[in-house]
Amino acid sequence: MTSATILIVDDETAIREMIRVGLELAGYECLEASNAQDAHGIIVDQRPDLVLLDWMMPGTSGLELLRRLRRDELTRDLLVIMLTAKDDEDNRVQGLDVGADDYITKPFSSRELMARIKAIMRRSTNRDEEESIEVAGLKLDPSSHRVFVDATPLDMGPTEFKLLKFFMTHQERAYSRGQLLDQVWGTNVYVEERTVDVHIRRLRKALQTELRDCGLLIQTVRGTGYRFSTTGVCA
Amino acid sequence: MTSATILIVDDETAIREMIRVGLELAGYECLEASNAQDAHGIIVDQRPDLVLLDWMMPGTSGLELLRRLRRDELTRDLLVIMLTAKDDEDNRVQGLDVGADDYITKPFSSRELMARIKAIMRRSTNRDEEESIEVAGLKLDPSSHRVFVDATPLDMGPTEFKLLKFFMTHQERAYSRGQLLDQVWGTNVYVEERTVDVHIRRLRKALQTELRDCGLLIQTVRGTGYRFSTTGVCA
DNA sequence: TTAAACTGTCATAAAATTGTCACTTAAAAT
DNA sequence: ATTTTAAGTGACAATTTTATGACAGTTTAA
Repeated sequence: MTSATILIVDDETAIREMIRVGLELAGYECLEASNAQDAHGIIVDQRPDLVLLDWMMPGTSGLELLRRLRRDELTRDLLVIMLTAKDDEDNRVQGLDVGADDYITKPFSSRELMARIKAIMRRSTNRDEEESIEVAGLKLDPSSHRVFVDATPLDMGPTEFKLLKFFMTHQERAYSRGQLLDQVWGTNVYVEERTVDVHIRRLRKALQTELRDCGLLIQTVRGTGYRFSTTGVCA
Repeated sequence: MTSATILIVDDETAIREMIRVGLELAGYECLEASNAQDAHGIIVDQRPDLVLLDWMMPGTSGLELLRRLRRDELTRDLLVIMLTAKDDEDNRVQGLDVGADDYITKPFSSRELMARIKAIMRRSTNRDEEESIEVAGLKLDPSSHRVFVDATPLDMGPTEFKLLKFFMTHQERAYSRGQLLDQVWGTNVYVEERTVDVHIRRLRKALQTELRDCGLLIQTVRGTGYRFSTTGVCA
């Protein structure tokens, strides 16, 4: 496996050092930048595989840099993990919307950081599989972000879409509410497990066309969670 | 669900109390320690599921204790959430690499603490993949949490599922009701032994398809208990 | 800015599961 | 053949776990 290159952007030298040591130990190649300007140059020039970007920095903020990266066609798909301080937490949602692939709150453990990096990279490796998935007469098209049953588009919210996508790519297996939260909502999002039930309901409702109102696709696994299965669907 | 045990380590009694009340209200069992020495003893002795560890304490610091825990094979995987005060934040770089599973900065809301605990615990419950077991035309698949006879899924309750799973992994041997209670229901659960009979019946019923109504799989061992056996099945 | 769309939580209704009984049936023991 | 003891069953009420509808706070789009 070709070792990935990671750019660390943080104005605090100590933090950069700490992270770098850990990453290099784990076999990653590291680049560093202490401000957004340098970072941008390095990104364009060296094309790292992933950027660890501090939220707060003197001058151009990490947030601003992220926005710029996402605007540019060349850097749009760059993986970015935002490093936020506790105080910034309120803004994290905003950060994700701008398009960070993940964020991690300082202070964090190297364990956690490593786990996130691996998770993100793994996810991106499969990014080519953005072909539409088709299961049980259901077609999910990631690029257009829509779901069809036969030719008619179904209407559902973003969360339901993500949930369905996860289910369609992980069929025939039971997942606990906790696992679904991790997989669909993302790690480090604190949401009640019961919320999953509600979205399951919304998804079931959305999938329920006049024709196919057999709600058997998303099955309840009592005491455990839910399962997406085509077995036993529509007699 | 078995409630988890959490050890609270903080030198301030008031804080421990506050946390304990909240956790117990949420159904967790709590242990307390006011210093690192005691904490270590309790950890080794009682093996809590998670430790809330104050960073700053007189004597051995929480940081030092965490280091020690991570060094020891027996406590390496223990979940630890560090409680840090605002003032400690300067030192956080030091702690980044010690390997706490999460950090939370004082003062924090009980809601936040609860959320983190839940998140951490569910993430750690990464049960490894279990192979599906197949016996006598019966297939039990742990990952999908289902049982099939040929290709048709069988319907049964959680307890019956656990019972069947136990039997399928412990064939050809007689178990007393008491042993079954221990193995399937879990130790220290007060349930009448005769209850086993009822669940055995329910399981037998569930396994009884139109085709295979030979209830010989689960055999009665008079005066002793039950046995799962493939010998003498379906004449 | 307003209206429409989403989200996460609750409270409450609905279902499914559980442990026990009381009673029947089957197997040993007398 | 009777009596005794163990196991099989159907019925229940209590308890758990899910399903749902309603809401209030937010975000998004027009």
